[in-house]
Amino acid sequence: MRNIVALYFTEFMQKKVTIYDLAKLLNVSPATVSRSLNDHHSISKKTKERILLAAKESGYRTNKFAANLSKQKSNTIGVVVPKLNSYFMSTVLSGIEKAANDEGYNLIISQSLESEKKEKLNTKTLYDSGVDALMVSLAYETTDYEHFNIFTQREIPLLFFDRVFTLPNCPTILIDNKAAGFEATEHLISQGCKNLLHISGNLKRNVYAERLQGFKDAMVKNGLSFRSYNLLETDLDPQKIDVVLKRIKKAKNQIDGLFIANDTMAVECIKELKKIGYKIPEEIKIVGFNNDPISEIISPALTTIDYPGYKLGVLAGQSIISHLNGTINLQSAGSIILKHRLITRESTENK
Amino acid sequence: MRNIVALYFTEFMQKKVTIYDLAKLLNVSPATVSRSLNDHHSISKKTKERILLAAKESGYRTNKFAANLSKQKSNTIGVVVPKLNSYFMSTVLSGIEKAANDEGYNLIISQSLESEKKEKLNTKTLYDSGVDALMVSLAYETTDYEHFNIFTQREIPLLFFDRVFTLPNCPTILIDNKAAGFEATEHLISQGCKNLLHISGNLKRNVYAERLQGFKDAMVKNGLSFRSYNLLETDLDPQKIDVVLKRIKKAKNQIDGLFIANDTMAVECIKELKKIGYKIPEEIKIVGFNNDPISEIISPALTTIDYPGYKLGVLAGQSIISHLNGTINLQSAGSIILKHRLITRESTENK
DNA sequence: ACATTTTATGCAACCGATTACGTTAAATAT
DNA sequence: ATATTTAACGTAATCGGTTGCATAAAATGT
Repeated sequence: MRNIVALYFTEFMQKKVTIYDLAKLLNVSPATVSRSLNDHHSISKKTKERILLAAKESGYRTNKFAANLSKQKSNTIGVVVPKLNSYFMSTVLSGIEKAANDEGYNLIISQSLESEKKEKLNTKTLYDSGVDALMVSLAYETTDYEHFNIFTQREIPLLFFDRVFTLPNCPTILIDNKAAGFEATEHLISQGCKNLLHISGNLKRNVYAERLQGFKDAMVKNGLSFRSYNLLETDLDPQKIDVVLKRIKKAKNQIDGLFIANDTMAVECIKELKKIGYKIPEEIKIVGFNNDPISEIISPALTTIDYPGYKLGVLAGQSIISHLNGTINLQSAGSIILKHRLITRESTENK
Repeated sequence: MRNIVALYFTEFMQKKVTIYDLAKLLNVSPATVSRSLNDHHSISKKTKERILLAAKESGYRTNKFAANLSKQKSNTIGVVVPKLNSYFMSTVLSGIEKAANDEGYNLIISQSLESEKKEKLNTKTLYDSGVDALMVSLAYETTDYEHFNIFTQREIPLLFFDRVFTLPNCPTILIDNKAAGFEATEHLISQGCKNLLHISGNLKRNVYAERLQGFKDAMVKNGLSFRSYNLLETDLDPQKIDVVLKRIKKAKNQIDGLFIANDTMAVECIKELKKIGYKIPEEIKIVGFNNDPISEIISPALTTIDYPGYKLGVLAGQSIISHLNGTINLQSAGSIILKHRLITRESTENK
């Protein structure tokens, strides 16, 4: 057998082997070959083995294009994220990739770069590419969600993570941002802060809106009233740190507690505040968000909220795949909330 | 016109529209529809417009599976990286994605997690998925390169970046690691260091081997002889920092200059050395590699080599795409070397 | 020994686009 | 007025699997 097959398909043969080639070689029909390769029950063990052997020896590889066309399924999951290159996001993606890879799924990743327009384009492209499911973390700008309609209409599973939006039948995976914001803020208060400022991201996004809500709730609960000067909405771009500094410098009552919506920005703040002579934590205490590696490196080390990105990624990947496999029904899941954790470090220590 | 089409394909229509549907509707052949959609010259402007309009109004979208099968091309580029979640790699990927997206290509990204086995699997999967080109940064473990043969045999463009391997007709994109290692080391020497230690990564990988070579060359050129105790080969896992510390503590001649193959490890070193009382830069000067954000945050700030990851990604993406488009011929390119830059900071200052 | 079910396989119609080749009618050439 | 291009479109094969239905052979039942 080996000889015949080897003779027929030499190692240096350029042309691809198809099921028709195998069928001809083994005197069976293409259907039988296809069924054997897919381990269909109605093929005898004997011929199955013959075919599998020949397939292996000939270096046969199924043509995904053809299989996809016929099955209308691509074994591919699309992902749209705002930016690939942030610690948090790359960690999440790493988790998603792990889950997808373990289950034999491919991942098509694209970034919106915080632009609604690009998000729409990417979403369409992924639809056209025939992804079996789509996972999205929304761009800053996005206010309109029609580009997701094709997916819901055609019943292609759609899942939001971190920066989510509630659409009917679209599960979401994230942490309880409100609770996290609450804890962060109460921690500041418990350390003696009276004049708080929250540096928020774009409030159109749930994550920032909810962190703010937690911030407000904690203030109110502790007898501090929330005023507009307790909030600064930004796009969290470290380049634009000046706006933040100006706000801090010009505050009527010297600000003594900062809750910043992500670590990158918080670290930048620490750096700049130190430069202009602020003592941290003595004069200002700071809490960040995400637990990026830099938060531990900066001096003083940054108190922050641990957001389990890798876990989120793995879970998100597994969820959507088990939904595709019919194992679980995501629609009914609604949303999955991961555990977060306040990590206290030097930046909020009482000395 | 609008009415007819709208009537025919209502917005809520579930079934997908094909060129056959359009053909029937407009009383033309499917071929004409296909040609119109692809702006073929041999179709009159009038019918082209009719068809394009109907296509738009019916919400027609070309079925990529079918198009791919017929054209034997997927408009997709595969990427295999060791790990998604490192600052450097996610920055590179961001650049690749940018380039790919701008040219209408999709990106399938997978991670080998430093395992040769996984790298092989991923490579095969990407081949099966019919990627038009493959971009690879090698895993630590990889010593065998047969899994890339299918690509070279079938003339699917293959490009290595950063962790490269020289295969015939496979271009590479990276920096001059030897020169960078040389500069880093000479900088240490110029700052007065006499007893150097290089913490290297896996020497099977070009990047580490070449950095080491630069290290050696700089020593020799400056009258220091290179001995085995000047080198510690590691897997650059910050968890295993103890091995490094032990080596430093037990050195016969107190080490006064460290060249570490990446910033993550270098930062970990600074942290730990500070803990056990070493003064940096007074007693030990340290140079890292990559210019990760943490390198600027750590105190003392880390002298390092700037590796332009984003640029590398964009360039790599553009190169392979213009090769696919036939604009340039990559085979002849051989390799592209990006400029690096030594950034001196506190960790090597002379006080 | 004959009827019925089971097992194993083949036939042929899809999936939806692309494209070489053929055809017709109109435009241009001689 | 006839020959020759050219423009515009149609026919049908092709890309390589998948799968419902048909069929023949083998196994089981009565």
